Amino acid sequence: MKDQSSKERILISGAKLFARKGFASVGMRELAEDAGVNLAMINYFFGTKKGLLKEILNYAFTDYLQLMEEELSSKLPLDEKLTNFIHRAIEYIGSRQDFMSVFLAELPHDDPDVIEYKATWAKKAMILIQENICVPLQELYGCQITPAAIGPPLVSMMFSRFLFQPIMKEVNPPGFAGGEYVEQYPNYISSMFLGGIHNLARNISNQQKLS
Amino acid sequence: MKDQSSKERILISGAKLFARKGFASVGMRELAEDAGVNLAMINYFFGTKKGLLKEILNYAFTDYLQLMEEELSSKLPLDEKLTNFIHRAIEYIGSRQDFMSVFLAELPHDDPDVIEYKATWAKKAMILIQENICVPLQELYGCQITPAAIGPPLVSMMFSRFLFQPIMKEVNPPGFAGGEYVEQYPNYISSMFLGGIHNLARNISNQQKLS
Amino acid sequence: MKDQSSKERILISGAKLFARKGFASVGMRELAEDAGVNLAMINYFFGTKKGLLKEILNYAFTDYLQLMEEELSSKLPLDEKLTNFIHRAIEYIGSRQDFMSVFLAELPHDDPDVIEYKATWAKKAMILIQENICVPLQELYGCQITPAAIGPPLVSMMFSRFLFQPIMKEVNPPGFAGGEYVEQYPNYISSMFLGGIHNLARNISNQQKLS
Amino acid sequence: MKDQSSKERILISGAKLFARKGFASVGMRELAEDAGVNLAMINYFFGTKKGLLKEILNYAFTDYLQLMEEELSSKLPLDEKLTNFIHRAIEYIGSRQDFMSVFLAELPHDDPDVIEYKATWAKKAMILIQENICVPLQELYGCQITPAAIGPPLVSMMFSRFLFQPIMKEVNPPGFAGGEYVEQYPNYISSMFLGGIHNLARNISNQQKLS
DNA sequence: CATGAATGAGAATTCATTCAT
DNA sequence: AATGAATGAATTCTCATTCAT
Repeated sequence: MKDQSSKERILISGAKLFARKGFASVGMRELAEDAGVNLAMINYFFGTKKGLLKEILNYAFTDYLQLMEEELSSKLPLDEKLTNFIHRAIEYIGSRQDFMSVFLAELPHDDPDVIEYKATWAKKAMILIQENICVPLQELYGCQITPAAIGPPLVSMMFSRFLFQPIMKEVNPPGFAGGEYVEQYPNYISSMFLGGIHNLARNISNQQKLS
Repeated sequence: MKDQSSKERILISGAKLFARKGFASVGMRELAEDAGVNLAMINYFFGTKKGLLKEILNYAFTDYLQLMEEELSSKLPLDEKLTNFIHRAIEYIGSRQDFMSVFLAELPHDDPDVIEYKATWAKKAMILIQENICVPLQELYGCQITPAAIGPPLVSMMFSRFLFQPIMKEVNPPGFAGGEYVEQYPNYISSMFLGGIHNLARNISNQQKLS
Repeated sequence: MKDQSSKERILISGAKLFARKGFASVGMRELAEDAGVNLAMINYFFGTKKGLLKEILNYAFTDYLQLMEEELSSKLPLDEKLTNFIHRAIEYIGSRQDFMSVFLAELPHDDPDVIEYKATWAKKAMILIQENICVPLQELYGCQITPAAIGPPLVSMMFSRFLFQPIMKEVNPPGFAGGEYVEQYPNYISSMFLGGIHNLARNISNQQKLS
Repeated sequence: MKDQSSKERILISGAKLFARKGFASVGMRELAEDAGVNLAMINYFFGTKKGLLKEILNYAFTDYLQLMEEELSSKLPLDEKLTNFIHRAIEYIGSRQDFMSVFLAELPHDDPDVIEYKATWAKKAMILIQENICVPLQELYGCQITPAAIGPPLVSMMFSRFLFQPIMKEVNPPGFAGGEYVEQYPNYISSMFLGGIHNLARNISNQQKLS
């Protein structure tokens, strides 16, 4: 690990520890030790602890947003491009698991500072979902669906494996151990999501015709 | 709030603050003040801060598990009983939002103590899902699906509204504000989930026939 | 233990725990639990924690002082009565080890309250030593010895076995294990003490003749 | 006192206060104030309060053990080298009274951590006593004496002046006040100890011949 | 006598941050 | 860029004690 710069090592250790123990539970001493860096360097590079958090969120989310844009704005048919997106997204989440987990783990904590920071990304994501998922669905089924009904469930589903990982290791339900579950996971999610939104659009469509 | 016992007030304040700011970010002083209780009473009743957390988790999850058992083991057709379950579950989550959020919010923080505590419940939930969702799907489509592919996504989806709430308030995407989204939310989720698992089962079934 | 009164149980538990962990390290909760008594009862019976300490010291020392008086003021020859005293004293210390240890363990701590309490006994003991040991020695050797040169070393020697017990168990020097050491211990101490004071008196006597 | 480093000042204040009031009765605030140091520095340098205790014990005992080794392993006749040792030891104890008192004062408190710590030193001391006191006595009198019968009484006797100091000030027996007692104290102890062990060896020797 | 709740002060320890070097 | 000392506030938790029942 010594071949990376101090700043990089702090970022990596920060992501790892924040993801694993939660932002508030991680001490700067612990962080400094894990990164093999003098305590004062963290403040030197990132100003404050929250500054480090923001840079971690930033680091993870800019790439993710770009990935989202690339796949969702492709000209492929809806189902195909969604499948591609989900596969790449899950792969990306897996490769940057620590960085991405920080995003989700701190989701429900309404620190105003961080909320605003995350909202700027969520806003961009919402627009992408609106234009590349909701609009095509409307064209197919003739119904309006708010992206708020699509985005959060999608993100939650993709993350659920990582979110529940520590518990699932304990529970170990049938068919969980062995590599197949992990390997098939992107297929599971894309199948569920595609079946899910089409059924949702159909139902809303029927509902709106009735009223 | 003074008509409740000290212990009850601590439980309620604890759930509220833990859900809102995360377990580690909540100080005992803050908690005591919010509950209108002397600081030392928290330790008096619950031993440690973590003891309070466990009792909150317990409080929330025993009722939820009973609800799950009632609805899932009914003799109604699969889709109908799942719809009923999701509606009641989301309603319950909403009414005990604070308590339930603590469960999810602290999910990725791998404190061994708490992990084990939550695993005992997850184990029971997994069995219910296996017997009441996976087995019926197998009878319909002739395929085996691990409950690990069903449970976590389902829970995550149902929770996603509450998980993303603080961010969504900031983003405010089209169709989010106004009561309709909240009102329709259980329908959205049950539509998506039902469409999702049927599509998943179909795909797995096809895949298994090919191989 | 339930056949004793609550007050007695508190005294016994107090002596045990104070001797073992030191007065300041023992909490009232711990004490109450060890005695099988409600926390508030300790204050009810003894007023304060220090009140309990005083009663423990009192309990142990009144008997000890009486024993001292009985043996030292006997009309036997010096060596014989000292041997008898040391044997009985060590036996008594052994039987009330906890109570007596509290006395020694808190010796160097200069809490003014307790100092005064212990000083009243020490004063009486000093007078007994002066009259029954120093005076006879003066008659034998023609020299003046302050009881301050006799009392503290004597008490310390008799206690040394109990004082060093926890360490000696660890060290386990040759000839320590097995019952012989414990059995012979009173003989060791009385031999050493008698040889000691006679030699001391001789030396002082010689010294005083020279000057 | 400001010409010493913070760490040194903490060590000195710690020894002073622990000796005077007992380890458990000394608060860190009190300690920090006495040392003229910020409260957090104690943990910064020593980790925990117990860490400070260990370093104090260490500080005192390494020198003492060296002194013991130097004097006891000299080639002088037994009585002479013992007299030298006792004089130097008492002088050393007096000069480091605080540090040494902590050793004795915390003796009976059976904290496993500290017990073990002290046992390592006691072990070394026992070997020195065995080889340099017990063996010569055996050569003189033809009897075996366990060092457990020699070491603890010797240490206790040498310490007794310091142990009983606060009480003796109150009692003030005849011949105590004035400098003579303090000045003669090493002579008292060496006279008593020498007379003691020779008498002990004689008695054991006789006893063993009879049986 | 006995109990469980309550209290405020104080315990040790850790916190994020700063600064001189 | 890096370090070690230092700081003051805040952390969780325990303390001895009190009191109404």
